[in-house]
Amino acid sequence: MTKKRIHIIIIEPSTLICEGLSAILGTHEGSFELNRIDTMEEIPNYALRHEIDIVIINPSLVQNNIKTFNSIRNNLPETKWIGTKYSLFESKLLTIFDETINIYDTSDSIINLVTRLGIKEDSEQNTLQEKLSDREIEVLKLLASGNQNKEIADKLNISTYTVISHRKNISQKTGIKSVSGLTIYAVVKNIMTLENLQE
Amino acid sequence: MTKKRIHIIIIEPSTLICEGLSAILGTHEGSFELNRIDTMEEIPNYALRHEIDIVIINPSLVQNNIKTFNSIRNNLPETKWIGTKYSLFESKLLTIFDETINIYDTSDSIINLVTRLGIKEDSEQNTLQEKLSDREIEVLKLLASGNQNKEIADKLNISTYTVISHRKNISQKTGIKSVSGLTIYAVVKNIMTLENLQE
DNA sequence: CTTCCGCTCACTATTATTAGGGAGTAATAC
DNA sequence: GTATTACTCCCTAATAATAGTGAGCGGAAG
Repeated sequence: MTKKRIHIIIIEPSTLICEGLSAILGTHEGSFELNRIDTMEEIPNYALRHEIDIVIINPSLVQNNIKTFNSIRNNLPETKWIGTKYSLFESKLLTIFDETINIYDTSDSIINLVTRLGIKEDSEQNTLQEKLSDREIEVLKLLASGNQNKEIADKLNISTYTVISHRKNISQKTGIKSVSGLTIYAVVKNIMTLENLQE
Repeated sequence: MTKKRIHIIIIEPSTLICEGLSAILGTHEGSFELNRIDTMEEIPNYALRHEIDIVIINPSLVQNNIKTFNSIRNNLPETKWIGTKYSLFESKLLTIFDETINIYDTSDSIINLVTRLGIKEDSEQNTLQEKLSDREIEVLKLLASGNQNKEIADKLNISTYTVISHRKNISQKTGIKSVSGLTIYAVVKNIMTLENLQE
């Protein structure tokens, strides 16, 4: 069921990005049909009337609503999801999306990506999600907030041995060893808010 | 010397942003004259032939070249500088620019900003510049990228003693002791771009 | 019931970091 | 010329973190 026109939904609060995407994808007038909506929640209704090939969405809209995202996504197994990345961040992180568009991508690579995703049939699962346990997230949060192992131990009422254990597991699961890397990870994953930061 | 057409230079590696800006500012065809160039260094030559009212520039192009930036800027006292901000972060920070365009700004606010800057005459100085020295910034950048003291020392060809000295000074100046705190500081202050992050 | 996993705690050896201290040079500012 | 500042390097003692093991408990899943 390869279609001629690829139907794309853009959910992106940034006018700048929207206009940029429209300008870039608009150069292939015949290939893409673009529509802009404001929230994820509108997708199911929209999907009743139109087949959606691709959703290009700002990750920040998803992060606080992973459950909604997953439920919408599960109901639309054919739809591909592309995250927009403005941040300066690396992202093997945004694995919840099928693909990502980086702000530095060229016009061509964006068009190629969208075309490829829109046409492709088979769905490979990107589920290399390594999820941290509740306790590990607590530890990570405190670590990224500037606490030492002992402080974390005190705040969680566990021994420093346990904190170290958790940190080993965190580093193993994420592949990140340095405190700075873990801090970025925590911020990017919305595990911590910058307000908590104690400097 | 208020001009009818506002002459704007865009220096922005992201095609997406460029297209977005062009699309937004292009709606006021008569008001703006847009030109895109690739590097700051081209500005002086360009300025020989055209009066430049506004430069919209990606801060990442400036960070590693503050000196170049300042020298170019000092030679063009009439020109206003606008930084583009993609990051998720707060920014009382980008004080080296006259203004910033945030990725979430509306079309109207962008147009208003550019119009205001392009017409205004008086130049107020925003010089609440930071206090870290060049070397301290280099150390902080490497630290926030996940390097240990020894690795920083090797990369900067100095002894670990010196790195430790710099770190003492950084912590004293910023009041931040933890690596995570310094990492956030570095990101927020646009001292590091997260592409460099080694996890 | 067994297996897996999250959570807890422990020990040791090694390496890294911090907190004090001091000190010299070169460039810039006054 | 003197004062200041950035940059460099050194030392020691104390503290923190990492790597590599091991192990017990409880709950959930098979």
